[in-house]
Amino acid sequence: MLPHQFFKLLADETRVRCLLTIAREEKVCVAELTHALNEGQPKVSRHLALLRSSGVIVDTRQGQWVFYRLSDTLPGWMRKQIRGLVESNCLKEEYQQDIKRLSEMSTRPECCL
Amino acid sequence: MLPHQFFKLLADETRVRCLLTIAREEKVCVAELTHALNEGQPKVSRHLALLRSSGVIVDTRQGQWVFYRLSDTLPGWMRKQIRGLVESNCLKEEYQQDIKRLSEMSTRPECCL
DNA sequence: TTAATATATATGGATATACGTATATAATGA
DNA sequence: TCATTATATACGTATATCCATATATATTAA
Repeated sequence: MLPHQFFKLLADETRVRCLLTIAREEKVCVAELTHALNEGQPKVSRHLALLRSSGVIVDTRQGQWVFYRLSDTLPGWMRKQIRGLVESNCLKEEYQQDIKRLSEMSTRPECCL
Repeated sequence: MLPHQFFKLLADETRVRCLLTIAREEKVCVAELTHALNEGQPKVSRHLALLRSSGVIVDTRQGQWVFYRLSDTLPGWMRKQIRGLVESNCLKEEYQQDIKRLSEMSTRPECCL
C-alpha cells in the first residue's frame, strides 16, 4: 500500500479513533468500540469494514462477537506511524474520552469481561 | 490540528510527494517541485496552497521564485510522522524517481543553482 | 422454530475533492 | 511601457466520501 492510500484510511476521525483504540487494546469487539467512541453501530461497522478490506485490521469471530486487532503483517512503516500516534502525548487529551468511556463501560458484554 | 485533519493532507499522492521532497530538500521552489514530480504547475501549486493554508509548510518569495519549507512550528507528532516517512526504507523505491529527476534537473532555474 | 443479540451491508442524498484548462497576479528586464 | 517568466487561482465537471435509516446475516438460547 502506498503512503497516501494508508493516510486516506486515517483521514477520517472515526477511523483514527477506531485504530487508536484497537492498537491500544490489542483486541476489541464492535460493541466495545461503539461504546468507547459513542457512535452508532452501522457507522462504526462501516469504517471497520474499510480498515479490514485494506488489510490494516483483521477480524475474528468468537460466538456472536467479532473482534478486531491490527494485522500482524503490517509493513514496518505503517506500524511505526500507528505506534507514533498512540504514544503521542499531545493526542492523549483529544481522545482520552474514548479510553475513559471504554474503561467505564457499565453494561460490558460478556465477551469483554 | 487533529490527526485525521493532518492525515487528510497526506491522503493525496501529489501532496505526499511534495511534502517528502520539501522535507528532504529543506527548501525548494515550485519549479523544482513540478520538475521533480513531473506534474503540471497548476496542479502542484494547488496542492501546495492546501498544505500552506493548513500551516504545514510556509512560503517565502525570493524574486520571481517562491520557496517552500516545512513550518518550524509543527507539533512534534506531525514532525515525527513526516520524519518517519522520509526515513522509511520501504518507500525509498516508490518515490525515488522524484529524487532522481530533481538531481538530474537539466535546465535548473537560476534560483536553484 | 422463534426471538433476541451482535454485526454487516445496501440505498439515496448531501457534500467534498481532484482534475484540466484558462486566466490572473507578481516580479524582472528590455 | 511591454514582454517574459514564475506562480496562483477560478471555473466547471467528474468522482469520491460520508451519513442516517433501513434491512440483512449470523449466532445463541428458549
